[in-house]
Amino acid sequence: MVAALAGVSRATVSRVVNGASSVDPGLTASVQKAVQALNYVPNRAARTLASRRTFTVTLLVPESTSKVFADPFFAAVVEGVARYLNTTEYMLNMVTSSESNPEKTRRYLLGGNVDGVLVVSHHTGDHSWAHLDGSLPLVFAGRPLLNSADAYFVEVDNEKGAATGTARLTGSGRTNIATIAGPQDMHPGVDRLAGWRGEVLRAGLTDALVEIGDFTVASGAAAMRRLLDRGAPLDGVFAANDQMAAGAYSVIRERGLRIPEDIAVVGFDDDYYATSLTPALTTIHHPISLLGEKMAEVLVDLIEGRPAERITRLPTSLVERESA
Amino acid sequence: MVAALAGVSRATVSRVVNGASSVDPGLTASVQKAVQALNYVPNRAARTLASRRTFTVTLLVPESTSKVFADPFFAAVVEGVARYLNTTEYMLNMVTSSESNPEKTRRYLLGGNVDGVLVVSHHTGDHSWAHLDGSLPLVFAGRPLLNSADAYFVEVDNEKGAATGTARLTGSGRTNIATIAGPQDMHPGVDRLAGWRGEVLRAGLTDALVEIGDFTVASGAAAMRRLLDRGAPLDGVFAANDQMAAGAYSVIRERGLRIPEDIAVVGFDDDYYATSLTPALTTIHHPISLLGEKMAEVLVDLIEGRPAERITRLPTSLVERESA
DNA sequence: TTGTATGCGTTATCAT
DNA sequence: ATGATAACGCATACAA
Repeated sequence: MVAALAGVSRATVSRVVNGASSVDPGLTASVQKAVQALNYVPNRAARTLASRRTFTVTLLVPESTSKVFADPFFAAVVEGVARYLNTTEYMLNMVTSSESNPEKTRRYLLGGNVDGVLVVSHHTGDHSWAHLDGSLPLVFAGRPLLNSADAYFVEVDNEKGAATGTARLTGSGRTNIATIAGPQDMHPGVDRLAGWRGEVLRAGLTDALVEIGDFTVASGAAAMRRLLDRGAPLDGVFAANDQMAAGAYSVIRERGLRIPEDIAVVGFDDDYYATSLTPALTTIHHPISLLGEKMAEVLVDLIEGRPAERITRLPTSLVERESA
Repeated sequence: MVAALAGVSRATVSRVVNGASSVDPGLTASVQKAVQALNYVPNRAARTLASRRTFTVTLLVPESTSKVFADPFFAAVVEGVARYLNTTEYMLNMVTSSESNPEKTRRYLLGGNVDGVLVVSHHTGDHSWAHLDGSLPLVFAGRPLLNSADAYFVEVDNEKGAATGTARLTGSGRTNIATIAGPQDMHPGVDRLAGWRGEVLRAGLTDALVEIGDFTVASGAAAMRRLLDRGAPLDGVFAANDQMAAGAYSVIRERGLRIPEDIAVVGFDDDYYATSLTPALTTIHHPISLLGEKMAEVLVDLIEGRPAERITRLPTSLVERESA
């Protein structure tokens, strides 16, 4: 370690570089100047070998690599993760689980090649990797219905977001508000429905107008059709995601109704559909890249032994456009 | 090295694992069985430290991280790079150059943290990193106008692609074919113009109908306007990229002309514009993810001391849609 | 607080 | 062809 030349011993240099246990200010200074002078940059491999830490975190994604990058959701998550990691000394590497046998992935992760893992299964949680927990810090995007023992999750505040979206409807005087809910076997579906219910009840309205979809455009259209076929008055609908809102749009049009005059529509996610629909969809913004950023932050905290929240809930915001 | 227990010495294990110089078949076998039994996986850090190789390649991109992931072009390149690297033992890490001082990036790259670098500056070449060459294997996406000494490039076959696109026009009997060329200070611009020229000349047509744009929609519209204002007959136009073709579309419409009846249009790149235009644009497909894949392949070849082509040209293909 | 010495898991050099 | 053994560059337990 050349820096020792310009100062004293090399254990001290290590301490200074790592900002560790108290070092004499004078020595600290001369070491730093030496570091500057020699343009010293610690060798990553040596550091890893000696400390048994890799300074690498893995982003574990389910689908095949090729699909991942084309997906705007993953792209945004990766962006957030990378943004946070850039402020640290950690590197990011991605591994797609399905490719080849999962055992290979497992061995890689457990083989001491990584300090922590970020699990991103599209929208909801594929927690088949939960068993890694305990051996390796793990942070999931979204949480599974049955909270696995002790894992860490980062998710958007689904319930509050849904309540905010619904409030947009109650607030503008709508009195017969329905919801096209998501699958009730995953948290986003359950929580968004709860958010809608809380708000309509708070406003003194009925919570009977519920139809379930599966987050696809087609299911949104089918749900809207069932809603309209009930014959009950209806002047507002909160869809649990923008895709189902898009499905609802087509049916509302099909019935000769106007948006938002006859039926106001509010969605959730603020994705591609939100802006491409006509009229543009009023929706709840889902901060995806922030999701990635927070996941990385929690993971690094975990790795460095800092305390972290078990569940981090991201704030949402209402994006007012023309449909409500 | 535990595997040594199940066999003989550890130098031998290393040789077997690395498939190096001749080892006795018998020993090879027992070592391999031991590897299986102990679920042995070589330690990356130790290997790096001893061999002075990192098994890591950097994807160097210009803009800030946040913009990179939103860009479909980069996403496709990354996808290709990742796809190839997944077949090797190399890892990918990305660094964005502009962030903070370039000196930091330079030090990182030269600090022995990386085995090679992939430079991807949007479409054309920002070769400000060419000076790294010699110290580190470098592969660029696209090549600069003045071929720097001895660097490696991977690019789409611009000239042949342009010729193919133009041939679509000459082949369908068009006789007054113009081109909206790209900037003449970068290779794609120059080569695509050359490809167009070669084909119209081959077909015995004039090569006078040229207007230059800068690859933006607005410049394409302006060029088309100038072309039409010449008053000369015109029944076909080859735009050097899809965005300029989109600009041309608007002007052609504005003049009350029909596509493709009055003027057939062919673009280049096969990007988002190609499918969203009406009528859908006939264009030359630019294999972006293949670009990434080949860049990674060339780089790894370079790193491992295998011979590689200085310039790799990717094949293009005509995508026939409705505009020509 | 600071220096010394040992070890991290592999590759590489040199004998054998 | 194979086995010792010395680096690789750093962190760290221990000693001072």
